[in-house]
Amino acid sequence: MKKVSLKDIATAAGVSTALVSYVLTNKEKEARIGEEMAKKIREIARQLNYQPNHIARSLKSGRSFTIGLIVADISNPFFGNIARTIEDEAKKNNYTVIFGSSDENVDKSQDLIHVLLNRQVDGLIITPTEGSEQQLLQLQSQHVPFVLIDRYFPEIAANHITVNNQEAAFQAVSHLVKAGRKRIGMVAYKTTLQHISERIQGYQAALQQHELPAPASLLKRARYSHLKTDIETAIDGLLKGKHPADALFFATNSLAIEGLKYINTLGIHIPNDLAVITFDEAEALDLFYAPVTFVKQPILDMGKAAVRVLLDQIKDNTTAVSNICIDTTLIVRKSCGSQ
Amino acid sequence: MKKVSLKDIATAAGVSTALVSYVLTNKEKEARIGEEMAKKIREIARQLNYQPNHIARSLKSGRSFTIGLIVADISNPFFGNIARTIEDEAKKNNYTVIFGSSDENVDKSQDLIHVLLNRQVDGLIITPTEGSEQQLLQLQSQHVPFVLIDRYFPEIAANHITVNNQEAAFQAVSHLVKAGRKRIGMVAYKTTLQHISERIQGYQAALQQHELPAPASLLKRARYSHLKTDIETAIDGLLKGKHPADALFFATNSLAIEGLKYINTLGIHIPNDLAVITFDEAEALDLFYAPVTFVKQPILDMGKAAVRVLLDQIKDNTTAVSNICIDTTLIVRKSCGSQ
DNA sequence: TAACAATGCTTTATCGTTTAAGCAAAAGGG
DNA sequence: CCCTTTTGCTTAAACGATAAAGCATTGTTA
Repeated sequence: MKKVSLKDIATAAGVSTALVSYVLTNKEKEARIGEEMAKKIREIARQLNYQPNHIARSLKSGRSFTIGLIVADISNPFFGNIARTIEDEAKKNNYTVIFGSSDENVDKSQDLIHVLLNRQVDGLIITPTEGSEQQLLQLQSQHVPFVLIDRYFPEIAANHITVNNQEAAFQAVSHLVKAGRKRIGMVAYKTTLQHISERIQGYQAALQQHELPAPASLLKRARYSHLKTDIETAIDGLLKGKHPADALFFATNSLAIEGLKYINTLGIHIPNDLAVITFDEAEALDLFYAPVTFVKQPILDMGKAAVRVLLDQIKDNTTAVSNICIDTTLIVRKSCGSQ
Repeated sequence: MKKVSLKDIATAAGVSTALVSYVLTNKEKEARIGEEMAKKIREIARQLNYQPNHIARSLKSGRSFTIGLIVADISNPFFGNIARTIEDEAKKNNYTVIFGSSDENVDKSQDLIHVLLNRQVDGLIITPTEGSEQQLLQLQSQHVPFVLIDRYFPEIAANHITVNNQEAAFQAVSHLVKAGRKRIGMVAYKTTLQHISERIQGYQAALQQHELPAPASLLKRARYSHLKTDIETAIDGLLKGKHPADALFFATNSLAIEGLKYINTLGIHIPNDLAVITFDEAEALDLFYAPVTFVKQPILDMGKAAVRVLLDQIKDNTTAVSNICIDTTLIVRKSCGSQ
């Protein structure tokens, strides 16, 4: 059973395809179509269950009404949630989403950009990987609309949606201080990506502000590609020395989860022996025996903002850059002890 | 900067677009292109950084090299993982994936099918919602290739990829029995979907086989749409009566996580007071103080199989149906106590 | 050397839709 | 009653790529 095209309707109605097109795209007024004929065509289209061919439309219009989404890993709930909000928001605007996971890998990222552009996406929403600056500059020179989310590069003037990382980290660490902790360690990713740097800066600023020790040994970094082993080394370094940390600040949920898994095996009790706080939520952190205090990112708002900024840019074909920063919320639970 | 088309290359080389097309799709032999000319065209294409227009190709060929993926909710890691394996596998075959979340809602599912078909996807991979049988029959009558994953409808002869739900449930419950548990409860979704029914059947068969009590009161069902409240009611019913259950079998990870959150608040200790076992893995279940024994689904294999079956059907345009059932693995951890 | 094949390219139609331009016929105006 | 406007439709080109068919040359063979 072949798909029904404008031609089929035109034949059935004994008119030209142009007429049918005008009617079905509601251009009756501009194209001066007779009322009766419009009705007749609509009725035939309904009967034949006509569905417009999106591909043909895209070819003609040069727009695909498709957004390309590049995240680090769609199976990670943080990105899954971002993807979900973007999907919903795109749908409201009659856009669909093609996605790909870069695995924090520059080459995969480049490849994905290629694939998505060849699919003629109208724009991209990207959580950029470390070292992907060139790819973004390339996109700019090709005038491809795109929006960065979660991370960005200060030296690249591109749309981005972020959160107040530094301030949030500052507040999180301050919360630990108020809870009476003295030696506060941090576990971050080994990356130059901006969001992580900002969180580290917030951590350091808080320590300084409260006149707490801030030796380099209290700040540990793990590689994305060797998460488990690096985390274990980091935690050993933080908790097994002469002056073990009495609180830990994790830069992301994946770090916290992996870290807590290991801490569990050490027989260390949260929050008695160690206070814990992290960026991002996760079910695992809810179910933990001492539900973990965390910095809640406004994922819904971020996704909405990303789609809105992108579609605006696609529509207006402007080069004006939107940098949107949304506030986070500190959700206090048991993992930091009293307070 | 406009995109480079075949025409641009043709103009630059002083030849027809047809010639360029033949060369760039490697049809030199069949089309008897001169070696030098082929070289020249390729060189020009490289210099101009030509990227084929996928949309135009799709229009001509009638194939979009795009798969539509409909899951219940992409932000749920189970589906996120499925999406990830499908994405990877599709990519290997030069396919891309458009996705949508149905939220276990029939209308959303119908809407998504519409949207994806209008986008001319070559086929669909679907985790069908309850009551979506008509939609699937409709797809069949339109000869749209599709593959069901995770769930299926016995009365509909369609490709599906599943696991040995009944047997896995049987073994899981038997494991509880071997661990000395006598009153084994189950928490499932309130749905007629096949995968849940099979897990319940496996549970019941195991109780019967081991001559354990199997009153209806030991089997509780929660609505997807009212998960939290229904779970709390269910668990109250199972644990607060005269004969409280000494073990619980959860039909999915979301049920287990929500259930354990509530159990945590009751001061019940796992596994001393209560043994727990569940279908599906989750980080939350790893990090739990008594890591939860679970039935591990072969998500990677399922995703691969789904893509393979779908692409085969798209290629061969056959109506032969593939029903693939893959075995699960029981991963034993602390939540069931001593063996 | 005539007949035919092989070679190297162009022409043209097509996919389904959109839209500017064109063209009758009917309606309106002076 | 002639000229202009309006109305209601059709024609045709275009988006970018593909591929069958066509058409000159050149090369081969009896």
